[in-house]
Amino acid sequence: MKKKTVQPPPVRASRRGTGNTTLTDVARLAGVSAITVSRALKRPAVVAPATLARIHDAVARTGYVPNLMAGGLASNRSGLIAALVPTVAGSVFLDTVQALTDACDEAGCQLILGQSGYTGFREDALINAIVGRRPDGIVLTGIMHSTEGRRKLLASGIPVVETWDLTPTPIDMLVGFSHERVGTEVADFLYRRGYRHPAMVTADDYRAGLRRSGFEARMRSLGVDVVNIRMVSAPTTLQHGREGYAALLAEGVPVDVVFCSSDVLAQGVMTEAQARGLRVPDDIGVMGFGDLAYASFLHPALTTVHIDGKTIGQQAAQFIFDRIEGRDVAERIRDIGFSLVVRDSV
Amino acid sequence: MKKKTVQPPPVRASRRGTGNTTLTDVARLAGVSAITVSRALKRPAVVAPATLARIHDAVARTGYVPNLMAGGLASNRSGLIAALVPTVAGSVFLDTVQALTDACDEAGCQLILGQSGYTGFREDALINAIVGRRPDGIVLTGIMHSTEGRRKLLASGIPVVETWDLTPTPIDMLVGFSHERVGTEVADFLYRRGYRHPAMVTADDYRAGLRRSGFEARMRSLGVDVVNIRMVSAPTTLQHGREGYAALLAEGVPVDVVFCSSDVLAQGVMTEAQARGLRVPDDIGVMGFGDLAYASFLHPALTTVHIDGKTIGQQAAQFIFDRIEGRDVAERIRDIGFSLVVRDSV
DNA sequence: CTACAAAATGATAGCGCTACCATTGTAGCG
DNA sequence: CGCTACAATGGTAGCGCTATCATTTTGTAG
Repeated sequence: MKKKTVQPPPVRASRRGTGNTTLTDVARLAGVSAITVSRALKRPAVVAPATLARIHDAVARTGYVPNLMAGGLASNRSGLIAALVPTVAGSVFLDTVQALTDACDEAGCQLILGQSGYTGFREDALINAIVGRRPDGIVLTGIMHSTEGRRKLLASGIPVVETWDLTPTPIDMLVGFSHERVGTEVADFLYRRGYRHPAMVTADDYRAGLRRSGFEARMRSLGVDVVNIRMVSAPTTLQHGREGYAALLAEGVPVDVVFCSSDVLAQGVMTEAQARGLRVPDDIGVMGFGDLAYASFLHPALTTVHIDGKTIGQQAAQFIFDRIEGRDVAERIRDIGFSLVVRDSV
Repeated sequence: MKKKTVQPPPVRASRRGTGNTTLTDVARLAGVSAITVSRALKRPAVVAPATLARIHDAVARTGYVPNLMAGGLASNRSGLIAALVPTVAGSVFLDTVQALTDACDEAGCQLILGQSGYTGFREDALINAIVGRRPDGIVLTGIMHSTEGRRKLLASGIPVVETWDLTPTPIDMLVGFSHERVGTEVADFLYRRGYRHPAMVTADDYRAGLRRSGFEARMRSLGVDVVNIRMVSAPTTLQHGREGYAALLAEGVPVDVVFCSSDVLAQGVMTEAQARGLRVPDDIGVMGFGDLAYASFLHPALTTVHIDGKTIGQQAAQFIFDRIEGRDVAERIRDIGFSLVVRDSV
């Protein structure tokens, strides 16, 4: 006797349904109309308890799973939130992504994630692909977008939240902080700590560039005319950090502190220092940016800049949900600031 | 005069379209039928060049972006591949996810990513949410699924690829390797290296458990009766590694090597050793699992187990594309094995 | 010039669900 | 008893695209 297993339905051969169970099948079994089944699953409060019970039973017996493409088409609500981040690999954006994921879980929608990398080209391709899905909201990282991408976003009518940067003229809504100000305050801090020969190991992306500009300008205003810069390509890695610091050392000019554009780079700088028998912070101070989860567990514990990525994600989600549900978004721009976290590495 | 900007269309107020440009609008402008526009965008080879040009012009002028919900409903092809991984945060699964993303880019579809965590509960919730999207394929991590989840996957008729483990009885297709065998071969290797007092800092998830079983069993067969085990909760962190090694040291029993269930844990063990003035590998050997991108750049460079996550992702994608396109999948189970990478930490 | 085949294009029903309006039943009030 | 308001349920057109079959147009051989 044949083993009793659930057989997958056949691939559709003609325009006559896909073989999957539909609302209509469930309705027939429960003895109600299809729209009542839809209400039972989406807005159970408007369905009589006895009817609800019969419908849930029919759903269980048939194994029915709603087709969200059909529902999305009919309601013009896809139940998707799209987020573009440069990368998820060991990055500062993880808390933001996690907060967006949690907010979607709570709201009963789903996050679709795209990695835009650090060139504008891939962001445009992703914007095109994503707009096709008609997400209920789009979360972007940064404020630098192509003219074409910006136009397509505006034309789509989809709520957009830019994050992780600041501008008075966002596409729609924005939650972030000033990268120049980060650089400025780190310069102040390191100067006050007595460092007079600063260097940077920094990525070549736009936002890292803003932090570098802020850092260099403030250092100049404090009388430190030269900041040695080692540029590495984004996304940053521990290897980049090691190589960056090795290159600084090879130059032979005095360096008493290295400000890195990410914690990962800072970790690499510290590893290279350790490999060369140099002590942090005795021989060289190291500062990072991002306050990744492991920053406080490095040895020495890393001094860095903390960004509340979680709040960025939560606020971005709130902006979108408010817009979707027709509520006024009073403040469309929110500056969440940042804080310096002083540990042992400077 | 009002600034010339693209105005977002109004939120739909009645069942009369959403205000967005549709195929029909483009068709009217190009002087062809809607189905010809659809062909121009999806299968341009069957449209005359002059007609193609008119259609592309109309698309550009209207800013039309196809509605993939409608297309997916009509064709029963969503253009989505769903992947469930326990976590993306600094994990061994990144190469697999990246390979899936690249394969989707090349094939013109999109990856929808879910983080299932390390409890079965969340995987079931994700399976339910994902099946609603009718993805063209589903990639799972591991082989341990609930009865309910397994049944829902089978009933959906969607191609499923299990990854990162091995079983002769997969749901559908599988690409992975044996975690017990990893443990066994690491035990052999460390024993040959002369280590007689092994310990483990290992996560409490299922696959890490398989590696531990294999490791302990082989050590016993080699006459090493005791393997000190420190369990930490998944997902693993540098902090867990530091704490795990600190706990081993606090026990006061002799340990000459620590096998960690992940590179992150190994990094934590090395950091704790460094903080206590212990030299790796002189005073304590450390081995990891996963061969993360930074493993070779740690100091000392980490000895670990390499898993070809990229090939897992590529093969999983190939399985799905073959199935979608109606090609026979001859070998539905592929064991990609693993390799030991001997560096400086043991 | 004609016939035939291939290429190009068109018509339409339907994919599965839902917004919107309609209907029915019942409780409560005057 | 009659009327009204509200809860529960139903009918249906339509969301935007495409599979499938049909028709038209074009190119070429005889």
